[in-house]
Amino acid sequence: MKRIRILNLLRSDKPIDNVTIMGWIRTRRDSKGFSFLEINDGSCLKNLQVVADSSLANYEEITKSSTGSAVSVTGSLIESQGKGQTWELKAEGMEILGLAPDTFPLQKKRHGDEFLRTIAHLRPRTNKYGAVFRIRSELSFAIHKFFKDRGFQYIHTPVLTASDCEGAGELFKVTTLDLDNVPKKDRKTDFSLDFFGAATNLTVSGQLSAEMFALSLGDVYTFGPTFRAENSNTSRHVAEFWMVEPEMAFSDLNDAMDLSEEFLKYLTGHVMDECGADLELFAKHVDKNLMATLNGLISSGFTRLSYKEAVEILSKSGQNFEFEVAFGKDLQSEHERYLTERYFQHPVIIYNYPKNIKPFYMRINDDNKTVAAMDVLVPNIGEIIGGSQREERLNILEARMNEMGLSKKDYWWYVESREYGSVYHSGFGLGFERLLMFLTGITNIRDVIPFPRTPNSISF
RNA sequence: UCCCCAGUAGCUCAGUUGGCAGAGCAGAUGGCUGUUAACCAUCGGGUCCGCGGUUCAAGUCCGUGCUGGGGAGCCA
Repeated sequence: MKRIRILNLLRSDKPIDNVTIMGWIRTRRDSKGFSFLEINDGSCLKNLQVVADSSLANYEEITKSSTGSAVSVTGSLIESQGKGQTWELKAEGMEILGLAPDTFPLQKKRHGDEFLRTIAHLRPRTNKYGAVFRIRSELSFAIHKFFKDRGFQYIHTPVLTASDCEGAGELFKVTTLDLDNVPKKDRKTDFSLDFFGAATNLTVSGQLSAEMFALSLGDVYTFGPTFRAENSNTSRHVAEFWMVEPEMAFSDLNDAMDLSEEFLKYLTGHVMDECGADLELFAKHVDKNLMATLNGLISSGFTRLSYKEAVEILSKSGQNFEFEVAFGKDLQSEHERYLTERYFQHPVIIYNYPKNIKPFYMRINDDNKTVAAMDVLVPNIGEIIGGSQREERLNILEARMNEMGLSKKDYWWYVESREYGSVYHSGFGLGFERLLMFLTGITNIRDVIPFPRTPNSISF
């Protein structure tokens, strides 16, 4: 018999005869002649209460079934006689599909996040992680919907790459060479004998590729995994994470800022509309201010201020910062958090950063000191979006690459796009996991990605 | 990579001034006529992270290693 999802049964407005559910036992409570089982099938946060009575042929077996066991139950959906739930399933037949022995590590009480990370293969069976990954799925869908509704094309930029994209971070090397016997030429590894005939890495950003498609399809975006081999040991970094990168032709820095604000508001609103029950769990158990923070993002205009203005506010703040605030120095976490969490208490966009702290592809402003860059900062997370208007003027781009010691040969195709029908364009990158952290109030990035990759940790 | 904190039962954690290893939950067994993280009773369960040291005596103090976490840097 075809199973019905618990989500659909709980939404029913009338009793239904002869339905089958399949799921996992969260808890069992026995009474004389009855056993109450809470069944979860992952379709929603809520469990369905199954009432099994001693008239069932395998009642003895049922009272032995434990938390974590997989079951199939057929019966009637009826109004619950007990308090606490509207519907319950009166079992007419129940099959144990897969027993979970008493070594099953999840219990019906709360576990610590650190312990759950050691059983990442089982943690989605908990309420909290089930909710995280349902929201993650819904958020992915919302990203595609946002861009689809606005006529953007979805581009699959490559994961394997020979360019290092401006040195955005340490790279993971990809090779088929025998690591125990690496071929050498002039005492260096001879990559001409490697699979691609050149040194190859995992991508750190799809931006440069996406620009090529913006300069042909108009408005595009990428959404895929990116990799950084940084030895970062923080609650905000993983080695494999997902990034959303829209790129728009005929678009300047202001257009990029407009889109980033609209984008964040749309995604937040979408998750609030579609994931209410799951969000409630986080508002109750993870971050008591969550709903206020999310409503704040939707209702407030993002304050836009130039880097220069930001530096002035910080200098006059009277705060005792660990790191010095001065024009030409990058803003530190503590500075960003002061601005968004204390001074403005809502998201802010900082733009026109000094060129010396930004990569080569950002467009030089007329002052020749700053570039048309922007960062979106949100409370609790800090930088969630980084973007810029790209340098579309061939001679200036080449001069900048020279200045920064980058070889034109390595980026020949990128530079060539400025030679033929070059237009002004802009885009940004959004850290998908960081947005999930913002939306759920979860403070460790390892807890919003199914199987996190961090230094010394790739067990799953 | 740097700074700080932690590691005790399957899980969450207590363990005072160095002096017999503890609780709740989970598990097993039994009880209970509709339970809501059900409840009641009984029972089982320990390399106190590893190694070394101080001491009559170390879970506790010291050194060191490993693992985890928090913060910083780098960044998304």
